[in-house]
Amino acid sequence: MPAQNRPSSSGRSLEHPDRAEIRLEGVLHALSDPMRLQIVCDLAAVEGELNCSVFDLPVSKSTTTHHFRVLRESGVVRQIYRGTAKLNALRRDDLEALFPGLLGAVLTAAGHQASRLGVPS
Amino acid sequence: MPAQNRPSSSGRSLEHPDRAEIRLEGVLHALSDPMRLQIVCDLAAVEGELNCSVFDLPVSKSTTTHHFRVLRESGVVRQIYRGTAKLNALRRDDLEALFPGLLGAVLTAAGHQASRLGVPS
DNA sequence: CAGTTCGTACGATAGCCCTCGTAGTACGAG
DNA sequence: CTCGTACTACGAGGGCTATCGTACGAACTG
Repeated sequence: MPAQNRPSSSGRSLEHPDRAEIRLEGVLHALSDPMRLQIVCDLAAVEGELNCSVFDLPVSKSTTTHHFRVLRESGVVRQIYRGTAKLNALRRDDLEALFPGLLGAVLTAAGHQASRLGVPS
Repeated sequence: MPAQNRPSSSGRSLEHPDRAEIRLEGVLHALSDPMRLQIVCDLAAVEGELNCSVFDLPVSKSTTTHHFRVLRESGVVRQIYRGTAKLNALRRDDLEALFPGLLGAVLTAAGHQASRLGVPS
């Protein structure tokens, strides 16, 4: 639907690292937190952009904001405002260009580990 | 070569996590430190076991010991004593079985980043 | 405008982690 | 046995980080 031009990209803007600024250690550190790893997995599962609030994390709102900031500043996700919500998307292209296969390997590993540690569903 | 039976595995033993105990977050955290990432890269480059002291790290000996312990306790490396020295080897098999492709992707990424950030040699 | 929803900013706390120096243990050589 | 080498253990300091609560701002709905 082309009618969906961004009604409000709003004045608010967020700082993202340039592709060349992304550091491997930063990405690994960002992914080494269980909370953030889960966020990335969820994000990868839907192949699209997700509102911050759809994640059912067992932490407060402030903490959630903090984790999203870490992911954004390390170059793992891209965030844009859309009205009152903030959309999140994996930076697949950039990560694949810089560290080929890394994101896929991590996601696969997380999946394997989840089933290995017993996820009934 | 069968002639190389271990002359002194010595009484000292070190605790290693079982393969099933290795956690992805732990591995990622271990690799997210520049010092440890370099150790792993060096270790991968020689395809064999390396004495702790061959690494020329810009930190004190105590700190080096600390990093090797983190790598061992997270399941990334295996360490054995041999006389006064301690040999280190990557746990390639275990990591590949648990997280296929992960180690390779990280090593490749580290290599790419090193050349991207300008390593003359 | 008033109200609601969504996310941020700030301050505070507690815990972890990297670093170090010093002292100590294990092993091999002389 | 004595010495040197290789690594560890312990304690401490300084910084980062995960967490929270509360107060605030920005945008849509009426």
